[in-house]
Amino acid sequence: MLPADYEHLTPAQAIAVHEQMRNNVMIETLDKPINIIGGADISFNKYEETVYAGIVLFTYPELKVIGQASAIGRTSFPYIPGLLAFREVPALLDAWNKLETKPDVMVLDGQGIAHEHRMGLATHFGLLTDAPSIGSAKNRLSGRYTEPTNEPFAQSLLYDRDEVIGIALRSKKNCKPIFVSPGHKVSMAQSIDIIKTCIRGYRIPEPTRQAHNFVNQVRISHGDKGNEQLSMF
DNA sequence: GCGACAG
DNA sequence: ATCTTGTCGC
Repeated sequence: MLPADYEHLTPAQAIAVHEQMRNNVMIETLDKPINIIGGADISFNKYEETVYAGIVLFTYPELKVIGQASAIGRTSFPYIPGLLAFREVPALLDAWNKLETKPDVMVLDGQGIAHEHRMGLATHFGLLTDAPSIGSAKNRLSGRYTEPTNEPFAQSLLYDRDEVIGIALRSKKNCKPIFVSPGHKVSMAQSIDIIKTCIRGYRIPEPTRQAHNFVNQVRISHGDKGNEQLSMF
């Protein structure tokens, strides 16, 4: 199954693809030094099928920007909770292939294994690129957790039944927690440590925060007017 | 059957 | 996700 054909899949077929892919997910310690970390995100406006994907590269742990790549794609696959990857991964792969240097680990704007079928966007992307990946989502998709105390870096485990699939992390005081989970080829503990290292005063970790700003800029530069109202005449 | 539901 | 203006809290 090629990502280029994702838009032709029915939701049932997409789920079947996920069930097949989950057998290859590896949640294990990445025993290679991390010198470069990447952040990825997608931008689009709900009235069009155009998707703007972008990846920003940083030195780690200094987090100085050292590169970036973007890609403009189109998708007809709708947003369906649990099947986000089928909408965003194709364009993200295009951006990934334009990167001159590949990062040691990637941070994606979505879930890793904190997913009903352990196949969140970050896990899916990691499998297709064979790159270590981590999911950092702004909202919970699945799993149960207790609210972390209101202190910086307070955290609580995210459970699916009795299995720990991620954590709710208070990245900043007085802000809603973010949901961190390993994507592929990194452990739970490493994922948490890396994301904490990437928190620099904002609720969102630098990789995805800056990738978000980048893709929005790409979208605007491309001429997207967003939610501009149509004139009556 | 009724809610929940990444972006 | 995107859009949008003000408003509440630290």
